[in-house]
Amino acid sequence: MRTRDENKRMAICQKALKMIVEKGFDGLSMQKLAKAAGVSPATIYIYFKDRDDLIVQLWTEEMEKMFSITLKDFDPAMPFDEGLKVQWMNRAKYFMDNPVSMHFMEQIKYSPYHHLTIKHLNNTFVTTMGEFAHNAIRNKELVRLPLEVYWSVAFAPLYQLVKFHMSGRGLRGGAEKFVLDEKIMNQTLSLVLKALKP
Amino acid sequence: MRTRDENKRMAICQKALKMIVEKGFDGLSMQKLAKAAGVSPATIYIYFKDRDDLIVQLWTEEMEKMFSITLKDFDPAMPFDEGLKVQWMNRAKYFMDNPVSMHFMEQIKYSPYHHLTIKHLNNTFVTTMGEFAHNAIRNKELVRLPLEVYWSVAFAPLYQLVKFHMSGRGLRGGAEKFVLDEKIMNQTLSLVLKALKP
DNA sequence: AATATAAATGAATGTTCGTTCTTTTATACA
DNA sequence: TGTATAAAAGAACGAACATTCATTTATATT
Repeated sequence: MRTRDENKRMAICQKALKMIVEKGFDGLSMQKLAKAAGVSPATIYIYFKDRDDLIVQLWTEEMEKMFSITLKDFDPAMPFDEGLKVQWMNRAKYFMDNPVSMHFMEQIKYSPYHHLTIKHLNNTFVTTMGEFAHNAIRNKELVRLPLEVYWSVAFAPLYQLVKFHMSGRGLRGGAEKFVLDEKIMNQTLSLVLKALKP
Repeated sequence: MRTRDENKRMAICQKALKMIVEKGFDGLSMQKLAKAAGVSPATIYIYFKDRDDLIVQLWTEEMEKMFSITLKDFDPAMPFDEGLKVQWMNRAKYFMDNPVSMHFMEQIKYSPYHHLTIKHLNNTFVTTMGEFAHNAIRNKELVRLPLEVYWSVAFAPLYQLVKFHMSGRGLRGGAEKFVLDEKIMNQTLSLVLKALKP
């Protein structure tokens, strides 16, 4: 018997991501995707049950990549300053290296597919992050806060900076471009730490 | 001659918003929209040039409502603490009162329609916000920062809190619901102020 | 080398899409 | 009250959609 060609699957996934990010979910047509990936439409249905399954699988894979890179060199028992810095650097690196992936995940977040994803969500990540915050509170390195408040103050600014960087155009009027470099990251991180320390 | 029926236009807009938020841009079918709004498909094309024009007009109107509510009782010459609090309260109120509108605007932000919108963007709002920040820096009420860093620290946490509130499910595991009340708003705002004050 | 099996295909399915056409209906103004 | 005019309607258009079907092709195993 013939075996599956993992290159075909990869081509399909890669082109699908590209199409969704460039043209929205509207723009993901199975026939156009087939053409872009160099396969027959029917071939897509060998690897994916249907259009929705393709999207969910895409999301799952991108999410897992993101998680594993984010947790690199991280340990929830780390001192708070150090752990938060590792998190910031890992996340920033992931998003800067994978702009298409980030765009896709943001797109999913406000689409009807969001409902499909929350069931499949990997719990380890959220648990690890919670553990980290609780440790920090216990060690008096972090003010006592609802987890959502902590998360909002600790990470939302980073995500916003990355989005400014990606969009090219920050808040300046003209041609001036906002570039998220290490200096600005450290500057912002120190503000966030100032807010969160007891 | 017959005059335009503003109620028809309103019905079309309202149902279109609802469809987009519930089913995504995919889900906005002109024929289904016509049925939902109780008009003929052809009638939509009296008020809107085409599907894209409808979406852009929707966005423009929602954006203008949002701007005007956000700037209520606000003056860029205000003391920093006070001005930031007014901004937080206005924005939070707008988003809590108009969840569909917020969802729609977030959806646009990561869609191909984003390109259509940036040209039509009202500059007054961004200018006013910039003026506010510069005043605060001049009066030594705010650390000297790139505008994007300020924006990320000052507002991104609020947006994230609102999103937790809307999604119903914060970071807790089970049935426990995160509710963004005034106490939590004030608590978070004071953290942000701590970060931003010189 | 023969065979069994699943991958891979291109054409075809019926459906739904955005938009327009022709006709009818309502109303501002003469 | 009659007339001009634009709103409103419903049916109709070809195009594009997701998916499947019948057939061919490649390959792991015998």
